[in-house]
Amino acid sequence: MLRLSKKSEYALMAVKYMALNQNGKCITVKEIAGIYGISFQLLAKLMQKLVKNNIIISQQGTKGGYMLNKQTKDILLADVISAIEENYSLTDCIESEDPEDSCARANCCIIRDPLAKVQQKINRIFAETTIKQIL
Amino acid sequence: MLRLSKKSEYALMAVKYMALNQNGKCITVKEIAGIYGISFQLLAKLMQKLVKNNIIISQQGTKGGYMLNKQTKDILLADVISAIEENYSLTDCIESEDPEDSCARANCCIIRDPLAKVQQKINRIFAETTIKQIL
DNA sequence: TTATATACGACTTAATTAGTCTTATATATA
DNA sequence: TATATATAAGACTAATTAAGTCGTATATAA
Ligand code: SF4
Ligand code: SF4
Repeated sequence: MLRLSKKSEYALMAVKYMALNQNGKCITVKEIAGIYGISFQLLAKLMQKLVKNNIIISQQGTKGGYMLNKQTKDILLADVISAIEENYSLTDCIESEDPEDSCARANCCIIRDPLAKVQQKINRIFAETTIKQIL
Repeated sequence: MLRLSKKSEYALMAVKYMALNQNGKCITVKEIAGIYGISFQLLAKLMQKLVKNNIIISQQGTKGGYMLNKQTKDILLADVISAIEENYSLTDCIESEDPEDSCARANCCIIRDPLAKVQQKINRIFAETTIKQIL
């Protein structure tokens, strides 16, 4: 269906929200989750993934929360999405080191290479769009 | 996860197979399903969708089967995929006449418009690729 | 020491995708 | 005209993935 997961949407919202509202101070999960009606626990774990991908940094404890770790011009759409989605590819075989391992049809498949090229074009779109551009 | 459905893959395989192997004669579901290890019943229904979208034409009965209804340069990737997927959009709100009807967050969402622009770029990729180009 | 915040694995539920079953209809050909 | 072969199509089931929840641990400012 080519859908982005809700998780990716939430993460994008959070990153954009932080870009617009952090002014040297931390922003909490509670705040973002409250504003957009996102499950607190779910968003919390997405934020943790963003931390692991160096997109944001966390501060635990009272007055804690999150802050962006980069300038908005240096955060790509691809960064945020790939931090959340394990692999966002059109097919099972793409991005797999051994295609035959990921798909039983890999050896007889006539659309594998064409779709891989389409994938590259899509990747380019995500890699050419920065958070700054979508503020 | 941004995956194309297996159904779309099967339909694409079938269209490409027909383009390569039909020489004025019909090609049956059985033949295609057999070669690529696709469920017969499943592929049969995909073919029916392709018929409804005027991509192929069907011939019932003995010696029946399917034939392409257009030249390969006139069949777009977008045609095949949209024939199979009800709507292939990044988010629930895109392609919905009333966004608020499709998503409760539509009024407070800050990523709707940016993602709609990304969608347009992706649509362009699918609309610029023809079956002829992937033979 | 307490209140507030993130960290994170395990688990459950909901939704979607993929595949199957069944019956009907069309048609070439013997 | 009977038969074998092919598509047409709705209802149903199984498998997979996505979305959300629960519980517990850890960090830290005040
Ligand atoms: S090899 Fe072909 S069938 Fe298998 S995942 Fe890749 S594109 Fe799909
Ligand atoms: S309005 Fe926002 S949250 Fe809702 S589907 Fe569209 S992008 Fe996603």
